[in-house]
Amino acid sequence: MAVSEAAAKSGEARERLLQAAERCFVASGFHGARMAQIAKEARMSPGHIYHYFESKEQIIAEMVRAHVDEKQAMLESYERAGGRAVELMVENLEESVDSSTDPFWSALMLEMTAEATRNPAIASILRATDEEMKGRVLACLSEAVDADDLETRLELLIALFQGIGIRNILNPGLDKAAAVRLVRGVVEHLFPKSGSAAAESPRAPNKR
Amino acid sequence: MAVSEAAAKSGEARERLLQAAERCFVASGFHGARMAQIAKEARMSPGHIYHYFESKEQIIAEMVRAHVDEKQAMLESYERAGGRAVELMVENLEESVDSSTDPFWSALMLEMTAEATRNPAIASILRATDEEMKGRVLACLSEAVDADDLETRLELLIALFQGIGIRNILNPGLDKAAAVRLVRGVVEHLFPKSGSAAAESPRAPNKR
DNA sequence: GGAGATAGAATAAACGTTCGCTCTAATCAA
DNA sequence: TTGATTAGAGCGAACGTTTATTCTATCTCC
Repeated sequence: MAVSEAAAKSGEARERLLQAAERCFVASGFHGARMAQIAKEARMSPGHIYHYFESKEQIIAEMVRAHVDEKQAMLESYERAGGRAVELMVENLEESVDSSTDPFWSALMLEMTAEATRNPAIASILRATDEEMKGRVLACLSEAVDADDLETRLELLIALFQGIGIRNILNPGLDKAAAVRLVRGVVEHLFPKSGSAAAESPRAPNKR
Repeated sequence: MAVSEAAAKSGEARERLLQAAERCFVASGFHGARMAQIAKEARMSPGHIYHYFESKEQIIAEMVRAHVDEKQAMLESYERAGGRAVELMVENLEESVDSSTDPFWSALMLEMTAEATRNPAIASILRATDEEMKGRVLACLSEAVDADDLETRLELLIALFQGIGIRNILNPGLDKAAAVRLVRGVVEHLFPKSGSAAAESPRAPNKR
């Protein structure tokens, strides 16, 4: 019990540090957050941070990785749903919108994406996960949906959710209930059930 | 001609500085960009920046304001379109997607929004413009579209465009032609023509 | 020669990181 | 059961660098 107790304590401190850093990053941005601030938030000395992490950069990278891993876990329920993937999506829509509009999460996502535009290390973490997740979702959807451009359809869905998160920052008064109702319509428009008509070719029946 | 020439020269230098700052902000972020870097990019000494701006903060604010003003100008064509607003939107879709996916613009938008989550001055600039633009677009749409929750529909459209910009950062291989085609369908789904059926109540005809 | 444009050194604060130290607790020798 | 040894948690002052900003001097037209 002796050794494991120390290890547990050490692990607990490291975790506390990561969560403190996360709060600071959301409050001040990756570059605005100061090591001293993070140390204070984690209730440890600035110097001691370097027992757990080599640099601020490494804290950022590890935090990003932890979050994308967490999102991946969510995927498994869709894979189990097989051909019922779209139905599952529609059923869970309210939850999805809620998690998209969580201010903490959307601020963090924003910060991570902004960092990815200039920090190749962060970009590659984000891109790799993104690609893997998209591939797995695509595999589910291709069983359930009968439409061309399936990958682009999925892109638009992700775009919509990420966009809703951003909109909620600029306009916190967003009517979420109405949004859920309308997104449902959009999802059913983008992912028509297999065997259904009315959506194979989305070139609209208007002139030109 | 003497005074105006000097003023023009001064104005030119200020403009050059703003554009240099913009490039630096995109490359390094608001907090990552250094005054020395901006000065070098604008081909002037670091100290001279303070002839034109009181602080870095003020440069950021002014740049944000310039960009939102520019976007507002685009609005007028929609107001002139009156009841044909949706048609105009559909016709200009390719252009809209192109401008959303411009890496420079989307990175800047990302940076501005991230900054807005923690800097109240930036947040209020962004929010004020956002609200005004939304109001004006809504006025056009209410003539042309027959649907409830019109404001939320517009929110979703904006969300979709902003989201596409972000997606393009994480996945530059996005098929834009397909995206345009699909977005067209979504727009027509969200904004059914006045007098058209099939969209008054978006509660989908599925069980539960 | 005078006023604004411009440069570039100077400044002072703030930053991430390092370093030397203490303290606690576990392990081991006797 | 002790006393010595070791390992790592933890502290906080100090370091060297970098930063935004200020200051002073020079230059350029009128």
